[in-house]
Amino acid sequence: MFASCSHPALLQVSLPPKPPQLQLYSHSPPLLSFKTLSCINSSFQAPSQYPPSTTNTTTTTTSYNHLIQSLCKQGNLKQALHLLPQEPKPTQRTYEALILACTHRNARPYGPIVHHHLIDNGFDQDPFLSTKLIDMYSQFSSLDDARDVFDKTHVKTIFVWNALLKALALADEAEEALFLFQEMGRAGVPPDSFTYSHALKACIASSSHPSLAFDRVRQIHGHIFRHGFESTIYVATTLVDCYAKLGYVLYSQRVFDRMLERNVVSWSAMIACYAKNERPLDALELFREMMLRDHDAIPNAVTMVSVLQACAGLAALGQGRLIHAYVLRRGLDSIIPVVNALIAMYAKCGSLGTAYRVFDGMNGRRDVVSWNSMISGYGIYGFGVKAIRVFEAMIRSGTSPSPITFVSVLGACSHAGLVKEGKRLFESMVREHGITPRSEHYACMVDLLGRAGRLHEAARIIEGMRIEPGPTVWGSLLGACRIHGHIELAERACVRLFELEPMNAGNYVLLADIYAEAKMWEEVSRVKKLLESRGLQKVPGCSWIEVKKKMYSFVSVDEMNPQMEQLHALLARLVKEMKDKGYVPDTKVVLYDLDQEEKERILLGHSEKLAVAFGLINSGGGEVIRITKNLRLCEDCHSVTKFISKFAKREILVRDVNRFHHFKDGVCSCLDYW
DNA sequence: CTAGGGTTAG
Repeated sequence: MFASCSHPALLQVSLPPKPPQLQLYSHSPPLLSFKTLSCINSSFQAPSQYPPSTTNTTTTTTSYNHLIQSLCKQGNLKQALHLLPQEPKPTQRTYEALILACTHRNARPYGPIVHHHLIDNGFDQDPFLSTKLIDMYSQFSSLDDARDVFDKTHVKTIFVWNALLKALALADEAEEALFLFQEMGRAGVPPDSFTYSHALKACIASSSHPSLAFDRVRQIHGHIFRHGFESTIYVATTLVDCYAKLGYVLYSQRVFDRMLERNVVSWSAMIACYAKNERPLDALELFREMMLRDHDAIPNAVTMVSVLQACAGLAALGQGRLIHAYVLRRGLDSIIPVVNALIAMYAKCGSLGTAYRVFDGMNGRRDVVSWNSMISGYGIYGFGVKAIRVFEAMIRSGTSPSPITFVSVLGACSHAGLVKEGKRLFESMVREHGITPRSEHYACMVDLLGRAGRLHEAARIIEGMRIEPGPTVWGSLLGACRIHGHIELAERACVRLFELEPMNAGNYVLLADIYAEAKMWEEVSRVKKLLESRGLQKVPGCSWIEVKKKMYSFVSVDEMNPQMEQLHALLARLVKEMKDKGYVPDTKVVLYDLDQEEKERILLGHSEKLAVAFGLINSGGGEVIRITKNLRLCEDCHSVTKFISKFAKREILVRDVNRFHHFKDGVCSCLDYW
């Protein structure tokens, strides 16, 4: 029925210049009556605030207005505007429909027309319409117009204030928004839960300096607490989200725990908080708790996206599959972000084939993110050429690439050592796709060149940057220095890194690594002291493996693991066998100045080797052993795993922080380039 | 009559 509604004869009448359309309508018998049209329009509401005086015209006014509203709902703005009659007058509802249609369809050119029309008809002081207008201009990102509407509305209801506050917060105008918030206080308008939500969002907008953002959130939080809004579900949820986005998991937790009442959104916000802040296990546990304890909170698409993200973080393929089944059962697979999250989950859980099948199944319903997910999927497996093919298919399909597309495809080139292709893509990003390179893109290029050993070329890229190089750029350079043992450039990178992110322990460790490899032990201990003096410590290596839907994790020194002795024995046996075949332990990765034997012992305790041994013992012969590690794979573990894959005739798939290593028959898919 | 949670990269 709705489909036929775009074809009724009366709507097909083409519009001559300034025609008496109204006449046309009343003279040609309509296929669909006004009444029918109104009924189709689900949110039909009765007019009106300004009823015409005579009963005779009432029908006409109402009918015209209904028709305009219906047209708006269908997005036929042009025709709706043509219908705006001089007499009888449009009502508040009519304008509301028109403004909403402009906002919703992002119809920039029509907005001001409606606005002027409404002013001409004396609605310029209507606070309700002002609210909608502010929303509309905010959608068009014309903040000046939004502010203008605000200024000219004399009777400022709280809605009007909140609308402008929201507009400023959405536009990342933190200072302006917070100023408005204070202004509200001065004007004696008591904030409501909307006000607080928007003000909190505005604080996040100032996250160019995260500690400033945090201070602001805390200040508003205090305000909220004092005015008794902390347990208001919307406000509390926003607080949880704000602290989560700034990385303060404990603060989110505290607000969440104190909530008197929760709904799906609050649960989802907390789950997302864990998923985003590297606490995937907590995310899954909270999801379980929600399912068990709160039967009124039915997980929706948004919830599932975070849950899938958590599965991806853990590389929990078994869990991920269960969640996928649930998604299908609930019909949530019609929601594109959910499907995108599925693609990413399968790719990160070591099931690239399934990721591709899901992607393939989207056929025609893909958005940029779907493409990006698939590209980065191929990238982390080292399939650079395939990633480029997908990128090209994306362009052919008419989807315009986003900045993230290039981070993904350049990353893929980098993992695969495709220097020439990477350079070409970087060029095309700027020239053909008009994307200004950001720090991340330079970081990709530095990584691409640096990994390939072209360190000076990489350094020149940094020198040629027209924006301030972010920590990722220097980090890439440092990483390359680690691979190729370049002390001077590493020191240069660290000067900047220690200043830009003094609390990132990884940088200190990398530098110490580089010194250790050059046997510069004094420098090693100097860096270690610096690390400790800042209250930091080396992130311990950790590896985990999923066996029969349960997770087993390993760290190098672990007296709690009942199988430890067995694991060590197995490894010792394997290593002995490997030494006979020419394996030489790569002790340069040990950061201490110890004797050879001691170093070898430390090497054997690396968590990844333990996980491999555990996998060998506890999984069936035909299965692929899938292991995940929180750091980069060390050279020694890499060569040992190659040996094991051959001796034990087992495929081993290891995901480290950056990418996958697929070991088979003594060879790794990265071809020792990583 | 407005509002709170989400997808891709590093």
